[in-house]
Order: sequence, then C-alpha cells, then structure tokens
Amino acid sequence: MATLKLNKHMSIKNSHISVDCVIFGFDFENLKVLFIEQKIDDTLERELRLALPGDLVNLDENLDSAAYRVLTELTSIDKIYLKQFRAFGNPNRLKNEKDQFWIKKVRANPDARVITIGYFTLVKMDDVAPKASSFAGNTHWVNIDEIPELAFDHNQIVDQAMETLREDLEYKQIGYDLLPKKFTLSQLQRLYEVVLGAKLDKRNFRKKMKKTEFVVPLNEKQQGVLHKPAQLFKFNKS
Amino acid sequence: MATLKLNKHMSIKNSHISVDCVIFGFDFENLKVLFIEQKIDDTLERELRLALPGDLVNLDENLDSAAYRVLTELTSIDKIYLKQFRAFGNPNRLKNEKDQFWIKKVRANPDARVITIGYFTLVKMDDVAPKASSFAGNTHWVNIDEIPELAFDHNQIVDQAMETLREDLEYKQIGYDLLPKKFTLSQLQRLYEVVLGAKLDKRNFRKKMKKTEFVVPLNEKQQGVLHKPAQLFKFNKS
DNA sequence: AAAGAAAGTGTAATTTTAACACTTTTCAAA
DNA sequence: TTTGAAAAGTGTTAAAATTACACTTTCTTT
Repeated sequence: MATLKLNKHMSIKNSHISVDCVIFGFDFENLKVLFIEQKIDDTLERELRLALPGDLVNLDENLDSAAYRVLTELTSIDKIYLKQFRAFGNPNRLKNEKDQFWIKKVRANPDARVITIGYFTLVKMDDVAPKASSFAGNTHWVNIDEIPELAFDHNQIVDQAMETLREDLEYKQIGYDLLPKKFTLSQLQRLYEVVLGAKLDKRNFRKKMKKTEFVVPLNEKQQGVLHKPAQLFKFNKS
Repeated sequence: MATLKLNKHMSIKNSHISVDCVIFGFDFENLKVLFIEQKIDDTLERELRLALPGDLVNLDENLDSAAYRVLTELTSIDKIYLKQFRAFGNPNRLKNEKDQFWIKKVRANPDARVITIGYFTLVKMDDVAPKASSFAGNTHWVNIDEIPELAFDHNQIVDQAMETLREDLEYKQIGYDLLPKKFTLSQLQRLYEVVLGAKLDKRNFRKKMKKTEFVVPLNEKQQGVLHKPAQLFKFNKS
C-alpha cells in the first residue's frame, strides 16, 4: 500500500485544480492579453516564458472565488465581468520539458495531475497597474495577434477564450469593461472590429448602436484631439 | 505531518475530478434526460434518489474521454455529439447529509473535494437501451419539466446544460442526434419547440428549414399513421 | 361516403441588413 | 487668416429576413 506524505504546501491546502485567467484589455487600438513571466530564479536557464496568471484552487475555495482572487491580487481591480469558459484536463498538459522544469521549482507536488479551469475577463487597461505577486513575476500586455509560444497549454486556453469572447460580443452585448466610462463611437467600433476580426461599416455600425438602449449619448465632447472632437457616449447598464 | 493511505481504489487510479453527463433524448413528444438511481444496497434508508450518470476521471485520462466512457458504458452508443459546458466546483457540493451517506458507501476517499465537469449530449432514444453498469443502478428517462430533486448539485448541472443546449440550437444548428435518420418537419418543429420552450409558426418554420442546406427531403413518406402521411427528411451533415 | 387528423401551402407588411461617398468640424501649422 | 490634415458625422436605396395569418389537401378509419 502506497503512502503519500503531505506537508503544509500540499493537498491539505491545495487541490489539484487550478484556475487560469485570460485578461483582455483594449488600448483603443488593439486587443491585448495580460501575461506574467514565469518566476524562475535560477542562475542559468533564464529563458523567458510567458504564461497566463493563474493559481491552484484552495481546498475550501470556490472556482469563481479562486479566479477572482488571482485577478485582484494581480490587478487590484475589484468589480469585474468574469466568465468561466472551459476546463482543460489533458493528462499531459504539464508534461513537456520546460513545463516540468518550472513546476519542479515551484510546486510542492510536481507530478500531480492538475486540471485547470479557464476564466476570461475584460478590463480597462488604464485601471490596471499589474504588479508582481505571489504567483507572478513581471507582467506584459501582448497584442492578441502577436502572442508567442506560451507555457503549458496556455495558447490553447487563450484561443478558446478568444472564441468565447467573440461569441459573447456578438450574441450578448458585452463591451463594457473594455472601455472607459466615456467613449466615442469610433472607439467602440474599433473594439468590435478587433474582437470580431472584421472591418465594419461606419454608418451601419452607428445606426445599430443608436437603436440599442445600451449606449447612450452624453452632452460632452472629446477633448485634446487634433481633429473634430467626437461626441461622447456611455454604457447604460440595465 | 498527515499521511494519507492509498489503496487500489484511490488516488493512484483516480483524480478528484469527475465528469457528469446530461444525456438528452427526444421521444417525439418531450425532451427527456437520462438519470440513474444511486446504488445504495442498504437495508434501511432505501430512499430512491436520481443522479446524473458520471464517474471519477482516471489519472491518465482526458476529460473528454472520461465523459465518453461514461456514455458508452451506460448506453452502448459510440459516435456522439458530446459537449463540455461547465465545471462545478463548489467546495460544499457534496456535503449535504444524503450525499454524504452515499459517498461514504461508494467512494474510497469520501472527504475529498471533487469538482465535476459537465458534459451534455443528444441521443436518439431508440438507439439507447441503458443498462446498469459499474456506476449505475436502474435508469430513467425523465421529462425536462418534471425533474425531481436530484442528488448533489445535479439540478444545477441540468439547468446549465439545458441553457447551453438552447443556445446551441438557436445559434449553431444541432438537432442531429435527437431524431432518427428519417424524420418529418413536424417532428423537427416539435423538437425545436420543446428545446426553445416556445411555440413556433408552422409555415415560417418550414420556410426557414427549407432554405437551410441542412435538412434535405427524401423521396419517401411516413407510414403507418392514421392521417395524411408526411414527407420524410434527413440531415445533411457537412 | 363521411369524418377525423395532421400535412402542406402563399402573401403582404415590417424589420433588418448591406452597400455606398461626401460634408462638417476642429486643430495646428504656415 | 488661410490652408491642410484628420477623423466625425450623416441618408438612401435595394435586398433579405422576419412575422402574422387560415384554408385546402391527402390519407386512414368507420
């Protein structure tokens, strides 16, 4: 009969379940995703790898709470649209050589099978000053179409998140938290374009948005631009 | 330092992750879900509780494979639309009294926290002769609007599956595997109606379906009905 | 032959979508 | 103060999709 020794870092505290957060941001130009550098404080082998922010779920913790915890620790944001979109459980998802190297440094129980639950969220980039934390080294915003090879199966997770985001934007109406309180229709259109990956017709887009109860005009204009300032709008949450 | 003893039934073989399958079927009348009776071979306490078919995921097993395994063991069906729709991980999801009673009988490690991954699938009821298996006692098809209180958090899981099914039927075009190879437009319409929970206009429905490449007419009519026999159609998979 | 039962069928009004190009407003630089 | 650059803002028409709506046909059974 095998025995398995537990210490305080191990299964008493943590399950073999993690959450990973795909944090989308928008800089009025491109859609971006927030990554962390894997912390490897080693002498050699200082190869930089990016990964999604994530952490093991505590044994007494909800999945949603864990995702929320990762998010707030990293970004100090509190309220947020946070959506679980898929579980990733390939038994070999952490088994390649580089992944193992990192895991052995960091995890108390490196051979354990860990499945992860993917969450995605939308944030205003200005609100976020990501900081190193218990699970994160430096952070980087990366354009959605310039994402390099990531640690683990994180490329797959990002792809899936992107697909879900696209569907949500099309069918439901998100868009909120990617823009500041006040925004122009051109900014909103650009957001739709980068998420949907398609160019939209300006007049038709504006026509549709104005029919929506969802976006309401303010008595205020854009300032500090070197061209005709645009009318500002806000979201009508309800 | 705590130690945890493992035997062959325990963590060497199994993770603390399970899959649960919401198997939808259609009897031309109502949408149904397949449940199993919890096996409790006890003298007293023979209270019947229904649960979703599900099982622990083996350590070397993909989530999808585990769901597939549960499905085939129970129904002997092989090919199938099988969709992961959500992870359920409330730490207390197995903690109520009745749930604990069952778990202590059956699980090697009853206190473990188990999260479950929900899958749903659509089957032709005729193809399915569910049989008792390693994890299942008797089975029951239950109308979607007559589902009693279930074991664990399975009511929540079914609700979520239903919601996802609805969206998929509306936006994508499933419907396949709920109907036999040959079917009438009225049967298809009834299926849409019970899934969407709304009455549809016959002429508009037929107009739309005929425009779809998706449903193609056969040179064949319904037989054995006591009224005008309907034209038969099939799905065009591609 | 009649009655019952569900199949099958068309039109008109409304709404939504798609395609398409020029004028206006502001700021900054000459 | 004029000029140019830059993006904002604006309407129309055609095509397609959606909705509402009721009677006739075909087959079976008695």
